[in-house]
Amino acid sequence: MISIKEVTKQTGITVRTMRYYDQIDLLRPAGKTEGGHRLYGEKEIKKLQEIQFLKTIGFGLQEIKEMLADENHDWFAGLKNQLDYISKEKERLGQIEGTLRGLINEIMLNGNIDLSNMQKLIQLYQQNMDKREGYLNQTFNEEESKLLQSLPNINREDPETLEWIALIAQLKKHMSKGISSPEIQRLIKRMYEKEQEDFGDNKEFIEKVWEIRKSPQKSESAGFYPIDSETLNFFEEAYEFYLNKKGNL
Amino acid sequence: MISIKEVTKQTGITVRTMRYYDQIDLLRPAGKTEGGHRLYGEKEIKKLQEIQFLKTIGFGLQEIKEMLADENHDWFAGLKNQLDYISKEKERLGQIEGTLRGLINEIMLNGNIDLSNMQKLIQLYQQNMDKREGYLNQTFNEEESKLLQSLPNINREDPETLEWIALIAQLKKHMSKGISSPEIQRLIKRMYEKEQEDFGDNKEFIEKVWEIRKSPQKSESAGFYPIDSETLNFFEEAYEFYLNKKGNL
DNA sequence: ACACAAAATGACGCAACATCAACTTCAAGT
DNA sequence: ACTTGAAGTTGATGTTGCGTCATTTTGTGT
Repeated sequence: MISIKEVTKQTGITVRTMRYYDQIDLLRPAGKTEGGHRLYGEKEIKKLQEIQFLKTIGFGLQEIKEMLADENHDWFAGLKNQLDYISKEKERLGQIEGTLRGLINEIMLNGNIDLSNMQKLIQLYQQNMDKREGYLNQTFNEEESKLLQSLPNINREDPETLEWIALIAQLKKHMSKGISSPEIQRLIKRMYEKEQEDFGDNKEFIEKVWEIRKSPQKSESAGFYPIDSETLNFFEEAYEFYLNKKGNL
Repeated sequence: MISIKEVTKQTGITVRTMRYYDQIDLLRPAGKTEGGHRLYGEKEIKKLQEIQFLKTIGFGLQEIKEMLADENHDWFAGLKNQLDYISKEKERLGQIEGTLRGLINEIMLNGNIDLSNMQKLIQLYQQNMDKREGYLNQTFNEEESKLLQSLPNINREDPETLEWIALIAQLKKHMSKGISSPEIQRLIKRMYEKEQEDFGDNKEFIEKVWEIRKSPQKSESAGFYPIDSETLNFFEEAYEFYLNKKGNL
C-alpha cells in the first residue's frame, strides 16, 4: 500500500487528478488510513495506467469508467467506433489546415493586410466554398479544367501551385527594381518556362486564365488568388519586355 | 434592423449563442427596442459571419474578440500560428489513429477479447510508447541546437525560401519518373540556376545547410523544411546527373 | 511536544454554449 | 382594448478534466 504522493511519482499523475478520479468513482483507493489518507495498491496503479492509455486514444473519463466496469464490454466495437471518430476529426483538421494555408498564401501574395482587407477575404472565402465550381465549369471545357488545377487556386497545397505563388511573391518583392532588372527578368524567364511546361502550347487557355485574372470579380468567383492589379500590370510589362528581348535574339 | 430570430434564420446561429456573444462583449446588437429586445443590422451580420469563419478555423472566442478589435492585428502571424497548432493537433490525431488501428488489428488476430486480455494489450502498448519517447530524447545535444539558431533566418515567410520549398516538393512529386526524366532534369536545372542566383559563390554556406538537412531532427529543430533522406539522395543523384550532362556539352 | 510536510475537503475557474425556469414584450386577431 | 401565443429577456445550472487557491487535519521525525 502506497501513499498518493508515491502514486504521482510512479505515474506522473497529479494528486488533484487522483482525488478527482476518486470523486467521480473512476478509481477508488484500495483503502484509507485512520485519518482518511488514501492508500493505493498494485492493482490500482495498473488500472490507472489503463485509464491513462484509454485517455490518450481519445476516450472520455465517463466512457472509460463504463468500459472498465463492464466485464462484457465490446472492445472491438468500441475501438472501431473511436477510430471512426478520430478519423473524422483528423479530416476536419485537415480541411482547416487547407483553408489556413490558402489564407496564408493569399496574404503572401497581397502583402500586408489590415482588418478590412481581412474581412473581405474572409467573406470571399465563405462565399467561394460553394460558388466556385459553378463559374468554373461554365468558362472552361473539361481538359482545361484539369489544367486549371495547376494554377494557384484556393485551398490547394500542391507543389506546382506553391511554385506559382513563390514566383509571384518574388516578383512582387523585387518590383521596385523595374521590369528590365536582371532579377525581374530572371523571374519572368522562369515563369515563362514553367508556363510552357505546365500548359505547353495551349495558348488559348493561358489567355483565358489571364483574362480572368484581370477582372477581380471573375477571379473571385473562379477562386483564383486575386492578384492585385499593380502586380498584374507590372507582370504584363515585364513579360512583354522579356518576349521582345527574346524575339530579337 | 432585424430581430434576433431573423439573425438566427439568416445565419443558423442560435439565439442563445447571440446572447452569449453579447454577454462576453464579442458582438453587441446595434440597438434595442424600448422593451429591451435586441436589434441587429447589416454590419453585425457581417461580423457574425467573420466570427463564424474564424471559429471554424479553430480560433477561440476570446482570440477572435481581440483580433477583430485590434485594428493593427498581425493576421499573417496569427494565421501561421494557428496553422502550426492545427498541424500539430492533426499529427497527434494521426498517431492516435495508428495506435487504434494497431489495437484493432491485434484484436482481429487474437479473437478473444475480454477485459483482462484488453488490459494486457493496453499495458503492452504503453510500454512500447514509453520506450519510443526515451529513444527520441537521447539523440539531441545543446551545442547543436545553438549552431542551428545562429544560421540565417530561413523560414516560410520569405518568397525565395518558398520557392525552394516549391521546387523540392515538386522534385518529390515526380521522383518516381527517375533522375533522367525531363521533368526532373528541368527541376534540377531550375534549382541549379536559383542556387547560383541566391548564393553565388558562397559555397560554404550551402554545404552547411545541406549538411543539416541530412538529419531530419536537426532540420526540424532548425525550423527548416524537413527533407526526408530518400528525397535527399534522389536529389544528389539527379544533381550529379545534371552536372555531368552539362559538362559534356 | 513541536515543527513541518503531506493530505484532506471545498470552492471557484476555464470554454462555449445547452437547457431549463420564470418572467416580460411584441404583433396579431377579435 | 384585450387576449393570446410566440418571441424575447435575465438568471441559474450543467457540461469536461482537471488547475489553483484557501483552509484545516493528519502523519512523521526529533
